[in-house]
Formats: sequence, structure tokens, C-alpha cells
Amino acid sequence: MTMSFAQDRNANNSIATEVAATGTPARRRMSTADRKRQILDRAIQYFAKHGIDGQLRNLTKGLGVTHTLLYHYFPTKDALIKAVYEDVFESRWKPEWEQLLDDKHLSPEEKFNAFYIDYSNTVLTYDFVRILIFSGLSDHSISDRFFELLRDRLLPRLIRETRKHCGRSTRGKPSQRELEFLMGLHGGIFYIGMRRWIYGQAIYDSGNPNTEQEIIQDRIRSYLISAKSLFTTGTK
Amino acid sequence: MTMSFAQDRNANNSIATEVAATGTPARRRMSTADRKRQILDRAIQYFAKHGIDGQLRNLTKGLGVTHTLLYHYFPTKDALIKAVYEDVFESRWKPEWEQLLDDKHLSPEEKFNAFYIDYSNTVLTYDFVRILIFSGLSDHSISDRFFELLRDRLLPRLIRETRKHCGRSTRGKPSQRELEFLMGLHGGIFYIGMRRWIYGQAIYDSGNPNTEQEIIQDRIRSYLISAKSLFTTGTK
DNA sequence: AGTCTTATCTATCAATTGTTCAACAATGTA
DNA sequence: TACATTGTTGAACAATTGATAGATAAGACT
Repeated sequence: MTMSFAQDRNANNSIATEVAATGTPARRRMSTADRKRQILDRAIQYFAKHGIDGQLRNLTKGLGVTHTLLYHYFPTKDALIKAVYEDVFESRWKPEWEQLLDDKHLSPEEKFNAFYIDYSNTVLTYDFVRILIFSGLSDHSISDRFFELLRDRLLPRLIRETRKHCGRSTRGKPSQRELEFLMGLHGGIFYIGMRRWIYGQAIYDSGNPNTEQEIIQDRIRSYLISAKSLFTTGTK
Repeated sequence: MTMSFAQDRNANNSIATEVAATGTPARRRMSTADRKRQILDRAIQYFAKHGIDGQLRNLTKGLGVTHTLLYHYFPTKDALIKAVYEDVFESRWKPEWEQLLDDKHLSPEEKFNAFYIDYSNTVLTYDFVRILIFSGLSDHSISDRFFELLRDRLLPRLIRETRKHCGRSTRGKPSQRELEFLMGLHGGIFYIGMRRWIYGQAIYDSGNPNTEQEIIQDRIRSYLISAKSLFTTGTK
């Protein structure tokens, strides 16, 4: 039994066990769709960790595949990165959020709570937070798209609910001051993800899964309470 | 008058005008200390913009100096980066902040306002925000040092002032819930810098320099108002 | 079993980039 | 003016890295 050079190299890969056991050539073919999906998933993880300057050779290392195979599925590294961006950002936006905020049967506070808890579970993810920030650091053109959704679809609804909670008229365009006050809440919540996934801080004991919800609820309550006192009396 | 090749290259540099005018060789010598400082300042700007993966050749381009000159002042690229980190983080921390927060003659709200306005002017800078985040993304070991200062010197004082404002005893270690509530305020304020320097968003019309202060004051007022209602009554 | 498609690999290239080093020259000093 | 010091440069190296292309072989179909 003569081991070829190629087989020796493959002994480092994920399918190494079978190779070592059977001596069968390790090369496996996957369907185009499956492999592409697999590569994309790996690329998301990899670029989220190392940034878009990460090397393709390392990216494919854990995949048991040569880096040149990428070029069979993506014409260039930039194309792969673009695919990563689109997959991450496009796939995570939930249209239900808008419906939830338009629901007739919920109080403003219930809406804020339900929305931000789901939002933070969806968006405050390793991949999402880091890729969003990598994107912002290098070329806003991608992260801009996400903030466009935020600005057009979410913030106006959240302002409307804030006004309802304060007993004010929901007509009229949101003022700068209202928006900035809301961004205080929003940014504070996003900061949870920053601390966890950028700075590597353990926010609270992971034994208690309710804690994050309680934190967010505290902040929402605070936001609504003080919105009343900031915006209803004749302050400024 | 024969222009050498070297002079032609220097025509792109900052001392180009004099060269073109006089024909004098462009090479200038600076004192070690001055040049080192100049390089470091440029490196801060450059790495803040392009991240630590930026190329040394481009970094020195605007300096009118070859990239190899860096090695006369810093043994390696990593050493330069380390110097950048230390300069940015070490130099910006103001011990006065702690004194301010310990001042006997100011109300908690006055302290919060004075502190956060100065803090945001110092820290919510292009260099600082971006380098802090680049550092966090690649290797927390640097950004950790900053958060250590925050956690040890600032947060306890801010919690103490919060308690004073609520009329509670300032004895006893800050609870997780109090800390997280404070981090909501803090993160919301840092998020202003994120939006501006990472996502490239214009926060408000730059015509009015007071706006940012007012935004921060709104949020502080909100924080203090609702701290009272969250932590003084028998909530939870 | 034979054949075709194409997923995958090996070899290689060219550009980039951190780093080294000997030569050059600007400035101070005797 | 001559000399010594050292800031500064230019050429070159080696490793890295994105990209190309022809060879190889896995799997489908007959």
C-alpha cells in the first residue's frame, strides 16, 4: 500500500479519520449548492473573527479543502466578502418586527420589550456585531444599508410608540431631540453586543438566562418613564 | 539644473514645494525626538483609518520619508503599533475626572453632566474610538487596560453619585443591576462616537455645537430620573 | 464497464509587504 | 575646511497571498 503525497496532506483535514482508517482517497465531492453554502457559512465565521483581511488559505483550512476551490464558487475574494455581507445582513432582518410594532393590541411598553428582546437575540450575535463593525470600519457602503432599514422602518415606529406612551399626538415628523433620545436607548442595547463580542467581556453570569432580558427591560422602562417627563412638560 | 530621480520622487511629498522652487536636495534631518513624535502622530492617524493591517509604505507616504526610516525609530511594525496603542490610551485618561466626581460642592447631576461632556470630548474622537475598536477586534489585551480604568476608577464613583441622587446609602458594593443600568447610559453615549466615526453618520447639524451637550444632558437626566423610580421603590 | 461532467487538487505566478543593510548626505564640531 | 555622527535612502530579500490553469478523479448516467 503506497500512500501518495496528496493523501499525506489530507491527513490534517476534517475527513482525516476516514482516510487514516481506510486508506481511501479523501477527496469528496459535494453538490454545488451544498459546498457553496458550506463555504459561505465558514467564511462568515472566519471573516467575523479575523476581519476581511483574513487569508483564504486559512479560511479553507478547517474545511478540508484547498483555498483554490473557493475560486470555483466565487470569482474573487471580494465577491466572497460581498456574499458574506449580503447573507449576514439580508437574512437577519425580520419583517415581523414591523408588524409587531404596528400591533393594535399591545401597549407601547409591551412592544418595546418584545421587539428589543427579539432584536437583541437576532442582532447581538458574534457574526453580526463583528461583521457590521468590520464593514463600518472599512467601507460604510454595506453597513449603511442596515442603518437605512433601521431609520426607515424601525425608528419612526418606535418614536410613534414613545409618543403614544407619553399621551402625545403621533402626528408630525420625529424631532432630532426625540430621535437622539431614542438612540440613547438603542445604542445602549447595542453596546451590550459590543462589550461581549468586541471587547470580550462577560456581561453577567451566564447561569441566568433571564438577566439580559431584565437588563433590557430596565432600560426600556427607564426610557419610557423619562420620555414622559422630558417631552410632556414644557421642557425646552 | 539636473533633477535626480530621487528628487522626482520627492515631488509627491510634503516638502515638494521647496524642492521644485529651489532645486535644493529635499532630504531634511530632524532631531530624533521630533521625528519620532512625527512618525507616531502619523501612525496614530494612519492606523486609526486603515487598521493595523495598513502598510508601512503608505503610512510614510504623506510624511515625505521612506518606509525604511521607521526601522530607525521602531524595531518592528508591532513595536510601532504598541507605541500607538500606548500613546492613545495612556495619554487620554484624565485623572481630573476622578477628582471631579469626588468634589464635595457639586450635585450628582452636575457631576454627571460635567464628567460626561468632558469625557465625550476626550474619548469620542476619531483616533480613539477607531483604535479602541480595532484593538478590541484583534486582541483585547490592549482595550482591556482602558476598561480596567473605567471599571476601577469611574464606575464605582458614578454608582455612588447615582445612589446619592436617589437618597440611598452609598455603602455596599454596586449590584449587577445597578452597573448594567449605568452601562446603558455609558454605552448610549459611546454609541454617539460609534455612529460618527465607525458608521460615518452625521449625528446632527454641525452648525450647532451645543446640540451634543444637550443630547448628553437629556440622557443623564433620564438616567437619574428613572434610577430613582427603579431603585428606590420596592421594584424587584 | 465505459464515458462524460465537473468538483477538486497541484503547481505556479505576480504582486504585496515586513525587514535588512550598506551607502549616502545633512548637520554639528574642531 | 575637514571630520565625525547619524538621520535617511535605495536596493534587495523572503515570506505571504490572491489568482490562474491544467491535471486528476468522484460520481452520474447509459
